[in-house]
Amino acid sequence: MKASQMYINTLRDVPKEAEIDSHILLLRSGMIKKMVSGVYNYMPLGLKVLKKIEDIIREELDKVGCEEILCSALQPKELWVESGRWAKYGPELMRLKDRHDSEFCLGPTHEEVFTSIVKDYVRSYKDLPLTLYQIQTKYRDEMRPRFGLMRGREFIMKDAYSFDKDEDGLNKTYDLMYKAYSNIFDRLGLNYTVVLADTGAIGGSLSHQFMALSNIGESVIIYNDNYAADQEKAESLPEIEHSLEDLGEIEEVYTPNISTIDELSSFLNVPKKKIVKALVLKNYQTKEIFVCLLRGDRELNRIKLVNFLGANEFDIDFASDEDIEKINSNKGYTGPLELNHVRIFADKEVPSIKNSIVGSNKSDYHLKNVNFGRDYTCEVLDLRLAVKGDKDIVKGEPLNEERGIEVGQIFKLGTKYSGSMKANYIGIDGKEKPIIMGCYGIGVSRTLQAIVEQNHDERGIIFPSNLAPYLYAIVPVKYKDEMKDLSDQIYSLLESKSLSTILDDRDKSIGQKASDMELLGVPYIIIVGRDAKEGKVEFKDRYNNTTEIISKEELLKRIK
RNA sequence: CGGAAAAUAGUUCAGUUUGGUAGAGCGCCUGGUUUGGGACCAGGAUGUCGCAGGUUCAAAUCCUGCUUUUCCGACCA
Repeated sequence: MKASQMYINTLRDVPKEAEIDSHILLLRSGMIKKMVSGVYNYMPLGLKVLKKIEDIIREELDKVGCEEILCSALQPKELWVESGRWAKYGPELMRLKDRHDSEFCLGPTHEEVFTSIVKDYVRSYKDLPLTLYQIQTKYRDEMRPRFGLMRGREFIMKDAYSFDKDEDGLNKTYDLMYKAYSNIFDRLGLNYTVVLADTGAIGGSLSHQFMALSNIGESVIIYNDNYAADQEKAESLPEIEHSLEDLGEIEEVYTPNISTIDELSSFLNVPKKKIVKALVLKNYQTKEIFVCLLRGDRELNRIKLVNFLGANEFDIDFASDEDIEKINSNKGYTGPLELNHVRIFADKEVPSIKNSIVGSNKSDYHLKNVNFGRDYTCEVLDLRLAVKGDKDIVKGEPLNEERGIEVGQIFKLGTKYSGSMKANYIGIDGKEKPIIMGCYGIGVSRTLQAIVEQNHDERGIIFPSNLAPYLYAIVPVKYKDEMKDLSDQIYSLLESKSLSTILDDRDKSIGQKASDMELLGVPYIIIVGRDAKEGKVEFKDRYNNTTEIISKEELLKRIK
């Protein structure tokens, strides 16, 4: 295509809304344009790339027997009430009313819709298995939209839902989808890793996330050769203290205005590992209050607590100062002894801490030599956030930490939706059974940004050749005389081979034209300049950052 | 939703402290000179200074309220 006819809206300045490279480049290249916070319009070049990503996804899913449909983003409240998620999903669900005051939501995901479609269709085990998917715009009223397409309030997602007659079938489908996802992300050229994941609001028994590795990623991956999980999910071996220390008598120590672990550790000159941290949390739905005990140097993994309680994630939060007083404690001085009306949980590491320091529940005092079992006891479970340096639960080897962008996630749902929505089938034994489901998402627009994040340099985007909006750009230094002739020749040759090409015929300086093509992510740039008389051009390869002067014939050989 | 910052031309920003004619670079238009990395010269167009109130002879500037945006935390594809 000729550049003079194209929408090429490149920006020289960095738009002030953007912070990270991929966001800046997507805006500067004119691929996307923001409408309001977290909502973007896709401009021609951006849409081209997006479509290429979508096509790869379609090809790989179709290959494993999925079929594409397209559902409405607008969903009636009734479906969500049926699955129980109208109440459970929280403020992130974009809710709206029509003129009759009927309630709707804009779908953040489509388990309900797909389940209701399939429930109408499937009568017998002979109709199963079945996997349907769609590529569609989703909505989520994010608290904080961020980083452009990375976390928008509107985003494009591929969501697939599988329907099987039994666990065995689900396992097979899940494995197929796992493989299809690997093929997709391989073909997209992403540097990614697959991790075990929490099932979150969607629910289910097993889940993997596909993470594009990047230091701007919002997820933390805990991994080594034996184990890889999202930090929310990650388990590690508890560090058990094997000390021969004798148990001391409980002693009160005066610790005025010392309410954090850091202060306490230096004030008493004891390692943080000797201190038991007590966090007071509340389920704001049920008004229940919990105290979580952790070793002083550890962080609480709230997801683990939420999952154990079977609560809604957004209902669990730190308790207020008044709540803390209600359980007979004092902010900054909470400890496991003499608490009222509260469930206490200890992380697995806590019982082995000998002669620990704990809060006394009254201001300005802590207790020394407090021992689990002798002085108090409570439910023990895995509550701590796994971090780098912990030992994995498979072979006990040290774990690493890395950041990742979550581009895909697959879930074994089981009967979570088919159960509540009564999506049943008649089995071979004539009995009615719930369909066994799986669901599989890919954040398509986010993936676009992840690709940009992983494929750029200081000059611009360097798209993989199968994703580039255009593979070649012909940039005449001046679009006239022999430069024009040679450019036109090369252009029609490339076009005749169906190689996507931009001919930059704009009346702009060479610097501007070349910079634009580099910014847009065109991998091969052919500059037609002073050597045009001899039929030679400059061939620039953005992948290995080389430029060569070659003849037209040599060029044709290269492009095959 | 907590904490912080910001909102002025298409865009990036100055001007606000100390109230008094609306500014610059880039971009855009016209003409010319240029043409190997966002070139130069001359001329030109472009504003609800986020919105609404208030103070004042006078408000981009001071006061109040609101809205929007960005960043940091808590949430997720």
